[in-house]
Amino acid sequence: MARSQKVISGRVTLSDVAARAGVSAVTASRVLRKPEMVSPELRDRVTAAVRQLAYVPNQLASALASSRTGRIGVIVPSLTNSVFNDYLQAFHDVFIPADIEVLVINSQYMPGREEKAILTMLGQFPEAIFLAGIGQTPHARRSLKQAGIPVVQTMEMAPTPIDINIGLSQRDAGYAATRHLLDLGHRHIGQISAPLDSRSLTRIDGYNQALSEFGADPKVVAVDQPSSVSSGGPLFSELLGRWPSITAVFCGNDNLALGALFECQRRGIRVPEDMSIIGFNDLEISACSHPSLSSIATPRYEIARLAGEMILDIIRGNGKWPAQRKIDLGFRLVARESTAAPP
Amino acid sequence: MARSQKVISGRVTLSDVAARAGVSAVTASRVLRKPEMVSPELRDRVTAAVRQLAYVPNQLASALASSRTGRIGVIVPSLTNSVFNDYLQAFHDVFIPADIEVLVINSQYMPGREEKAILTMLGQFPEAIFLAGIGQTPHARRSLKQAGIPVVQTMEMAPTPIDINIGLSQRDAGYAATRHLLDLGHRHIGQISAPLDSRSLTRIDGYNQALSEFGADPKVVAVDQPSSVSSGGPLFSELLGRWPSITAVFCGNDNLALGALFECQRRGIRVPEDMSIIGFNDLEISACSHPSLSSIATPRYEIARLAGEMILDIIRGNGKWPAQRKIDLGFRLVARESTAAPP
DNA sequence: TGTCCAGATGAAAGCGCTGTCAATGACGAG
DNA sequence: CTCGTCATTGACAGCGCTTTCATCTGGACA
Repeated sequence: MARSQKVISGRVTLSDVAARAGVSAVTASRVLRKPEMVSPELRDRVTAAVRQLAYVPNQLASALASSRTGRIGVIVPSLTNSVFNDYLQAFHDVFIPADIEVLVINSQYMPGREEKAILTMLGQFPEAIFLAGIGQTPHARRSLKQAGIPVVQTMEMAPTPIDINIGLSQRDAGYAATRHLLDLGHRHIGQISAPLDSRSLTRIDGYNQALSEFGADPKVVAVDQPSSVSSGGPLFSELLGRWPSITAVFCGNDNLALGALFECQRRGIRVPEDMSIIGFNDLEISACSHPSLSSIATPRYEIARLAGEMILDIIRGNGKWPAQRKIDLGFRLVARESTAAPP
Repeated sequence: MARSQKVISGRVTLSDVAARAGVSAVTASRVLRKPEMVSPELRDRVTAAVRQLAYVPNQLASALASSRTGRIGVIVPSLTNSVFNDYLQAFHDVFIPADIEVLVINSQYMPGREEKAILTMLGQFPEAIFLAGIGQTPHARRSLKQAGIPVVQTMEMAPTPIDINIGLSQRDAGYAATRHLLDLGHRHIGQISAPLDSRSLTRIDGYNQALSEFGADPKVVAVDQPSSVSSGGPLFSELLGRWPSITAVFCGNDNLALGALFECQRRGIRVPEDMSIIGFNDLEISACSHPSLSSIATPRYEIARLAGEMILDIIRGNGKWPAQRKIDLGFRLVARESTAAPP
């Protein structure tokens, strides 16, 4: 079987390189990791051999031997939701230049899957792990703590973080969006959303709270499916069907808001004259739609970048942990053309 | 240092589990991999020990010993381009249920980075590797071949594939989009794009070819930056500035098309009465914008799913390679509201 | 001329797991 | 009662690399 394994792996190993260069494996290894420790002559011989044989180091073996894997793990609830694109991009921007791999696992908005994803991820021995949200199962929390690596919960603020927590108050953000509409004079304000995670629900809490301060009634339509532009139209239609009096709508995210906007255009409802629309997240497209979309800008990229940089410091600095473990990066209300005073 | 390694890894190992269960490590290992080979009694003891100690298998060691890593690698040029969301989703849909990890590396539309990404990926010993596009460097090609694992080039058709090739003819697709406009009667047709990859360029070839068949002149505006909705407007403006006579525009992708559409709305140019717009890729949003966007539907999800399933068969079937190594999945012209006869 | 030290190199011992094969015991056939 | 067979189980040897520690140079220095 030794031979068939050879076939499966079928690769040039460090010893092959060493043999070709006429040095020991240790020296070859050193050339790759700490070249300054090797004499220029041998260094050149080894580098040449590496090139000639097209040697690719086996990270598995390397990681096993050194117990440093040079990678971090990110678990996101969705790959199709464009919100997580910026988020992932930030991790790549931070870690790739530092020669640290970014492993991504998609938990598909299911807590059970997230637990499995976390365990799988831990089996890969990442040097840190980043989670979107705070709703991990107890067993997952336990495994994460036991792993002894930095764990960062992001996107929302946790009452009792596992370790590090960087995010924003989803409740305050939901409140701010609704308050914006209230301040413009609206009193009949609908809400459409696809609350697959606790973040959406918390935003609805903020919406309810703002309304109650003004003595207005909540009018919510929600579906249990991933949000998309195409679902925004139907949701908006249902909202309008149930509460024809509404003059404004707070959408759980910009995709839904865009869908609602298109639906208005299709129905001849003028935005913002007849209907104000505010979204959430401030996607790139929201700034340039016609009319442009009011939204709550969430610092997704910044959250991930800050989280990544903190961890990079820890990895680099051999364990100097940050003083500040809980960081609220806030949000920003972006009022654009899609919101105005009610008719 | 042995102790500090223990601290870093800080984990329960298989021997710990075995000791606790009063069996040998081999038996513990078998309980996890081939439970039917172990007597029910020992099986229970081991499972209990696993649970009690919250044991997480070290995939690294496992992979090293068995030379089967249970993962595949995907290299995409961008994470922020939503085209690749569906693509990645398909791989997840195929491999996660099969308990195979999906590693994703982002090459940022840079050939140099792609080479590095490929080498890094190979160092992780994936059981197969999926590439977007066919423009790999010679050195990357060589390393890929040497790796002895299935390599799938996707999204476009390769004259000389490395191994398996599943995609569509970008040239034909570009031709079809342009031809659609020509058939509607347009003769002054612009093109805007952000050609960061060979696919965009090939589409432009198709555009040129279609125009030349009708004796029309190409009118192209391109930028060397990632495409986005927000860049669609400025690009369209520049196109219109240079060639005010155009009555239709073929956009390199739907994001740009959407940006162009919004720009038209802002300028009071009616779509499709004054200006026809056709995009590329048929993103989810294109079907529900107002007006809805004509586009070329590319089978991104299907390409990835088919590729994934073929590879799964190979992995499962221990190397039964498919007869068909080169598959063109075609594309579909989707004519919607944004294209019509010229004024 | 002898001593000592720093730098360069290699040998050996694992990292945690799995593949192989041998050992053990139970059991039915002859 | 003996032998062969099958089902279980464990010992051992790596997978390819890094870490540690020993060895070996060639001067610098007295």
